[in-house]
Amino acid sequence: MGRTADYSKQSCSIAATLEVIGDPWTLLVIRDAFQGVKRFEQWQERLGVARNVLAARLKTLVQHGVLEPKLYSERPPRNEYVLTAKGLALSDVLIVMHGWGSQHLYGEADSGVSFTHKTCGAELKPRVACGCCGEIVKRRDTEIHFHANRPTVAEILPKEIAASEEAA
Amino acid sequence: MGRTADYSKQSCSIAATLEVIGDPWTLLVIRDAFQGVKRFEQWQERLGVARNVLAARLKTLVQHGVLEPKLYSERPPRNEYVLTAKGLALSDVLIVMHGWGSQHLYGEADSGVSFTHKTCGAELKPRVACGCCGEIVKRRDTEIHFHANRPTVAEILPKEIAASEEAA
DNA sequence: CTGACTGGGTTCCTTTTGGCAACCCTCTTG
DNA sequence: CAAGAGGGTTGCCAAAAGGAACCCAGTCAG
Repeated sequence: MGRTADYSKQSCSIAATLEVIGDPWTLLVIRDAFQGVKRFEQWQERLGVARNVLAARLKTLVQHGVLEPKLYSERPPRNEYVLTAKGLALSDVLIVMHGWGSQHLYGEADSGVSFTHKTCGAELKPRVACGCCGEIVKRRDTEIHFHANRPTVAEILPKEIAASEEAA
Repeated sequence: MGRTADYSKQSCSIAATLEVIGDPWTLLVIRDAFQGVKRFEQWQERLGVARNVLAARLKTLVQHGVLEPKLYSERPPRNEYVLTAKGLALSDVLIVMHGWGSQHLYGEADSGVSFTHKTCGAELKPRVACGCCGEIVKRRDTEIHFHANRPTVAEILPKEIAASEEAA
């Protein structure tokens, strides 16, 4: 099937990010991780995703360093999966996607999940701000640049994924 | 195949957003749209995506109101696709994903695309701010809430997609 | 006015995935 | 010692992605 097709030959952080979290279920796995889900059965039950697919997603998320397996019981060996710093940093992506969906898809109808900004008490309507000057970024204020000969997605992402699978 | 499986039965803005843009190619189509790509051939060439898949993606993006077809030539009828307001609002999602990819996947290696914040001149390191109070949002400052009995993704998204396809 | 070309798709066939269900393996508990 | 529970793996099938060929309207070169 698809997604084999290579946007991994591009050199683009967006494509790279999609390679990691662009899969249909992956972001929902991460969303649930933010909600405290740590174990296989919990994800399986909440998402209704096929077990083999869930196992595959967890494995690649671990390989990409988004989740980290933690043995919570030896004998029988059982591990749970916790978000790494890299994974925690995805909260921004989730928040922004949630904001877009709330505003443009749900509109007035409320969805079942919402974020509140505790310090001001309002429902969070996320905006993107510049980490440097703190100003809210408007689309017009950004400029997009292209650079030649940068590493492709395939070059920066762990391709030991294939290797490790063969080894196993 | 998958993705048929229903996270559309959930009631969540994130799931809803994924239903619209969560497809492997879709966000790249949108990314290129932000770079001024408007026509079938341009996307096809830049992405290397199969033509039938591209046609399908464009169609669903139009149905979801992210892109709008505009006839730029009658005889022969040719249309190009431009971002709607709803589509333009996805820039935040792209920026944040780009930011995550730059920082956590590319790290020091530069990717081939970058955003600059024109008003301060720095490379944009996007942060999420609260649209209400303007403060930069830290993960700890947010609270996630669950509400019962909200409309599911399937209920809010145009299901005329199926209908319109049968009609055609 | 004919033959080649262009843009925007569609069709058909093959390959990969995802979904589903069943099974397995290692403990633990009754 | 049989019956779970947790965390997967295996196999089969259907749906989607890839790929390439084809199509159709118009238009341009000769």
